[in-house]
Amino acid sequence: MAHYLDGLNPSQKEAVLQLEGPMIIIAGAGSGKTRVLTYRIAHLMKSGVDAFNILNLTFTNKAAREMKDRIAAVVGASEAKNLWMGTFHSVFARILRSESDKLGYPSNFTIYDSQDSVKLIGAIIREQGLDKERYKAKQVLSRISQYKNSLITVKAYHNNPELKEADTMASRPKMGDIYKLYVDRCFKSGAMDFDDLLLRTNELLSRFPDVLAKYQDRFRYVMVDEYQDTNHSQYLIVRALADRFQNICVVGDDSQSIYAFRGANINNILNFQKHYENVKTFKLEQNYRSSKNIVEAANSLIDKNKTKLDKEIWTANSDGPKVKVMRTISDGEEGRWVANSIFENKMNHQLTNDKFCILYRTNAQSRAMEDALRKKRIAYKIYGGTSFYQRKEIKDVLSYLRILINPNDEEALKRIINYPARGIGQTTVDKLVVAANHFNKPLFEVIKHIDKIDIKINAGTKAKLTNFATMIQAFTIESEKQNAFEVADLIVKQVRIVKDLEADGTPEGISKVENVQELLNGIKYFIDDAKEKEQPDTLAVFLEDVALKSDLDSDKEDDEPMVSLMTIHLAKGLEYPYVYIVGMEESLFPSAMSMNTRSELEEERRLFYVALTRAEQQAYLSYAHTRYRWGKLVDCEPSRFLEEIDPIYLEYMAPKKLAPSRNNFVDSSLFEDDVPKEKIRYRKPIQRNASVRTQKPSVLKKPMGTSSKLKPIGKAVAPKGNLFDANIVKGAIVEHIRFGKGEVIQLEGTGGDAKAAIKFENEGLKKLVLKFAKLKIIG
DNA sequence: GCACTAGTTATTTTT
DNA sequence: TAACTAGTGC
Repeated sequence: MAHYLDGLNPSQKEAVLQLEGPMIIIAGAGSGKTRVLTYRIAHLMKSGVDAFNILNLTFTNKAAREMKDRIAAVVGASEAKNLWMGTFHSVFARILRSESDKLGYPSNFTIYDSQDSVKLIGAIIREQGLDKERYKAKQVLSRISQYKNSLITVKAYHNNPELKEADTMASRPKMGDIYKLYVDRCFKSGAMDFDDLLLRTNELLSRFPDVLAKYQDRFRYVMVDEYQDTNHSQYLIVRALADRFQNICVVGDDSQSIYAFRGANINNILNFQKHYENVKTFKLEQNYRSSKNIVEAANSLIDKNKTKLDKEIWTANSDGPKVKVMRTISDGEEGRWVANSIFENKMNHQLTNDKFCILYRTNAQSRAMEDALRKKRIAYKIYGGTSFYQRKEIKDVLSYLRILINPNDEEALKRIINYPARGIGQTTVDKLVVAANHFNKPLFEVIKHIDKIDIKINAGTKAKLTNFATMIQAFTIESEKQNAFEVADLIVKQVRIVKDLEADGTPEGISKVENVQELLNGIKYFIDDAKEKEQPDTLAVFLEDVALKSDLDSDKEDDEPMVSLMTIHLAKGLEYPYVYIVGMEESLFPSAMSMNTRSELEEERRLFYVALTRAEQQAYLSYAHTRYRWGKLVDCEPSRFLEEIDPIYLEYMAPKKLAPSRNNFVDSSLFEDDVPKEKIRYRKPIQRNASVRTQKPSVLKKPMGTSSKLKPIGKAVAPKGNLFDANIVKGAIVEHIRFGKGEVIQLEGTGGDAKAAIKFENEGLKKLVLKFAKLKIIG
């Protein structure tokens, strides 16, 4: 039998051999963390621990799957099969389904994605007659998410006057009411949102000691990967489960904590030693992934952060080339440069596409890269973005399927009740919702019994509603007889979804049809795959998979090697020989939204650290002088992060600064390649692993004519009466189109980034970016 | 009361 | 740029 311990270095080996008690493995980037985790689990099993007693929580389902395969190679597939592995969300969704009756939920509960949640909150705000400018559904959701992740239930919220006060101060006094209504509506719909999966697990474990005991006994060994990105809710679940046996092993790297915006608490990892007794600490500090220049460049960067655990990442690898920095005129040119560079590297070093990865801060940046790669005929795939399953046409079809599994799923119902159009409009739906709230019944119940309810809906519309309900019930009966694929296929045909999409004849319509087809293929694939693995192949399971699938999770293999494009967030845990980090510009990276506090900026820096440490052989950084953002051309400054890397590890491929000419924009490349030859280009959707993003036709961009060449491009043109830069001073009285009159309290930043804190008479204190705020000076 | 169009507005990262 | 909204016509 293999000596799986042989290939480990001393600190890795120590960590693998430590089987009992609380322990933390601080694992630097590229330090062989996954190896340690897999071998530790294998070692547990070889030492007589039953696979059924091991729970391993990972960050993506893909990571779980891969780890399982690797463990199977050591201990055998049949044993490895019994391990509990997956993301927090998927593992606890599974547990919640089997215990749902205790919480008053049906076992077929729906999982609402963020879009469902936002829509529901928007509806509640509208129903309550609240100002939707003040109560922005997205912001309200993120606030509710914060509550849930901090275990502040509706009850806890109302018992705590401080919370209410804080929301009132933020001029949202009705937060608590919305929170309550939202939770009630989800419950009535038999739906849990992402945060509920964790919150309800906590509720389950704390309210039912016998259930807790059962899972404590079951999961005698608990492991958590990427621990730096856990939130409070997750921390509590782990603590509860591990409380009895104290066999808790967490792995992570505080320098790679990048999910604070979604509630992750870096203190979970920083304070682990305080949270448990007799913690054994292991540090994996040798980087096996990257060449020395990359490791050192990354070290010099992360040194700028104050908050971090003490560790020293080093490598025995060769120096390798320096990190290369490229400056370009525009985002379009940046894309072309990246594509050319990939092409050259491929040729010079005989490499395949899959050795390359392009990383960016925001999904919107992918477009320029895509255009350039396509022109160079380099195959690529995009992870993330608007994922396949969030596309409108896909969500519509999925909503039909969701209704079959859980007829109370209100958000799914609202989506399809008038899609394709069948004459049931918003007014009718509003009335139905009012009735549903009044009788405290799910929406579908109201529709089913529409004839028996005294409601002001005319007979014609009532008939349409009855027809709709009958149709859904007919599908439900079919879904009991046929498999998921057959039912989906039936619905798509009978409801004429494809017909409807084809009808408009536009390229978008055609690609939507293709996407629906792709969804059907996906369901087919799911069934075949499940059969092969002897797993359940029901529609319910498919829908759960889809709801919890991350963008990296994919079952399919690529037909040909492709360049990977993704946000840095998605790249965590991955590695590539050649990595291009694009858009290294102020207010893009670091993001303008994250430059206000030290901790936010530190998180951005960690994000850059993550990006850099993905590279094995060569890292490229690039920035552009101008870039299309929000459909407008704006000027950009190089990112401060470029200056934070010790320059001895960098090599500038072009002079740092442009020649100080006023006519920098007269650069021929701007005018040649950027302008499409045809008026409308329709690009075929590209088949990808995780998501199929259809390409929209792009309309001819107006070449920059003489008039725009004269104006400074990208600088906001000041409307009449708005001399934003010089005349707005501290103390000035200004008027905002929406917020009304206010006084300038403070000014910060210069040029396009200048911001002002303004105290408005009616709206309170707001911070506005001057170039967008359109302020009128009135005093 | 519904459907469609044109205009408006908001844009970080995601399980 | 794209998703949403308000307004208009049926």
